[in-house]
Amino acid sequence: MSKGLPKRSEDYSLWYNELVKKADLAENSPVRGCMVIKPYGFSIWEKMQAEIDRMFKETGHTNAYFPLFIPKSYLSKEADHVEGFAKECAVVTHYRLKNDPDGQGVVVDPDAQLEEELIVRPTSETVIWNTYKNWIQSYRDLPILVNQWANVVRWEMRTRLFLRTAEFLWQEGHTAHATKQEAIDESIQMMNVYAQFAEEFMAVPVVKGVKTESERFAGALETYCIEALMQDGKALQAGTSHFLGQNFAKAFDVKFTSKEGKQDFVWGTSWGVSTRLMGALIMAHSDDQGLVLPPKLAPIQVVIVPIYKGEEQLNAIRDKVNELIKPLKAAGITVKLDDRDTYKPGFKFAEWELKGVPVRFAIGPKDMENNSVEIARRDTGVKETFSLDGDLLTKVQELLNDIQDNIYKQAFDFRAENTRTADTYEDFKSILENQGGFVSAHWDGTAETEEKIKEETKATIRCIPIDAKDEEGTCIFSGKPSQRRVLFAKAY
RNA sequence: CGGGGUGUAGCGUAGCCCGGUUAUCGCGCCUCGUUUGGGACGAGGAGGUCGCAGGUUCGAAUCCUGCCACCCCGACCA
Repeated sequence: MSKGLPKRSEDYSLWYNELVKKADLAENSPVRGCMVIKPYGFSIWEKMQAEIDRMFKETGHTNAYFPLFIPKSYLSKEADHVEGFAKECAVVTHYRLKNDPDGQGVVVDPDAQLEEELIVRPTSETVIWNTYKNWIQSYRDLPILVNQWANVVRWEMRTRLFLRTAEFLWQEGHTAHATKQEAIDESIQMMNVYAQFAEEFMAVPVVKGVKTESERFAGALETYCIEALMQDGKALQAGTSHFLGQNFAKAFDVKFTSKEGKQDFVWGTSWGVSTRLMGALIMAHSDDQGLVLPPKLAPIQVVIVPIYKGEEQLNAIRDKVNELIKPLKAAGITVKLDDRDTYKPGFKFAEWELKGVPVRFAIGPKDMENNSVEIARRDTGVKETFSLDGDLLTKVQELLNDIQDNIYKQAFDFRAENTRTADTYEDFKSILENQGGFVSAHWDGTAETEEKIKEETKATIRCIPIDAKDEEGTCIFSGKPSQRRVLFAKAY
């Protein structure tokens, strides 16, 4: 473990990359654009998954699994969909290798070409709707509320650990409904689930909104999203939920007979969040010392560093610690005693700070004598000596709750300070150039204006916020009338 | 896929322009000892097809040609 992390203020992007690697979250793999998620990073992802999955189950969804491969012809059945994804698909053309006749190693066996090529799924709407066709005949078969946890592949040109990788892990929900309204309600519900997860567990405040037509999911009629603001002032799309209308039902001929005996196409939704959430989590809270994890997602909530000379002292501390942590463990708090003899306390402090553990105890001879423990919190760095005559469990629970609330508040305040309104194009450009963050501005509603603004400023419309109030105004770019403000930002 | 750059030990690097003993230094790693309340210190040790292939030369990390990989800037993007 090498010392030190680059400073956020000097090179944010380098800071992020180094943090991901040094905190043992993930590293680059031998495969271009694909990452290895390391055990510590994966255990954070698992905690996210557990909560999200629980929320899905609570809203009536069940998990299933569909194949990794999609026949090429399926992808082309929905016109917008194929256009959106074609350029980033990995394709399987052969099913066998053979020894290279001209040398060493193996080559593709030309005799083993697939009759129909298979696409490695970039998303699963097509296989799933093809399957739903067989599952749905009657209104009695609806709704179908299915989610899958899976990996997908999108052959991106430029990749960054967690934020954009060629292969990533995610969940994708795919639901089918008898009515339009029910499908719309479902997609809004799932956006709300994502927002709730982001805010309550990740401690990341998000803006709920809808995408403009040009940012909409390929094949959707409406894309609902949650947008978060990172510490460098760039926005990150953290989750999307799509109202698909009857597009995929029509493409895959999925019809049902209603109560009244009429045939109609099924209404659909799909929604997903990915390992990109890890990127959001890292960039929302962490500092120059390393990761700062919200207690609700931290794989280790309390780490204990013993300070001792010799085996005898260590054993005494160990006994003391085992007694101390019983009630904590019983209350479901994850505690780790770092009794590695090969590292000194200072090293351990730095390492656990780098890894973002919310609460740290240090117990040494002085504490043993005074029946106390030193408690340090990761978010503020504040240390205090706590007398063990007090109730340690209550203390720790309060501390964990307080840290969770505090980092949310910090992120919330940061976003508030970095959300500005612009009424002229000059102001707009100046804010983006000098300050970054979200810019709330009037837009005339055309894709042309959106595109030109993007070309000139690199900022895109992140969303039309759900809670945007009606407000008469004029587009900052074209001067045409506008009914409400939309949210612009430079984005990841 | 366009424009630029870089490949030397697990990581980061010096040497390359101007060819010449045993390829430099730091971190990390291993052993022993002393240490342990904020990233310890000393001594010893291991580790290299100098990206790959070919060429020039008495001699190539260094010069030439080709290839490969990665990084940065564009275009594309959950």
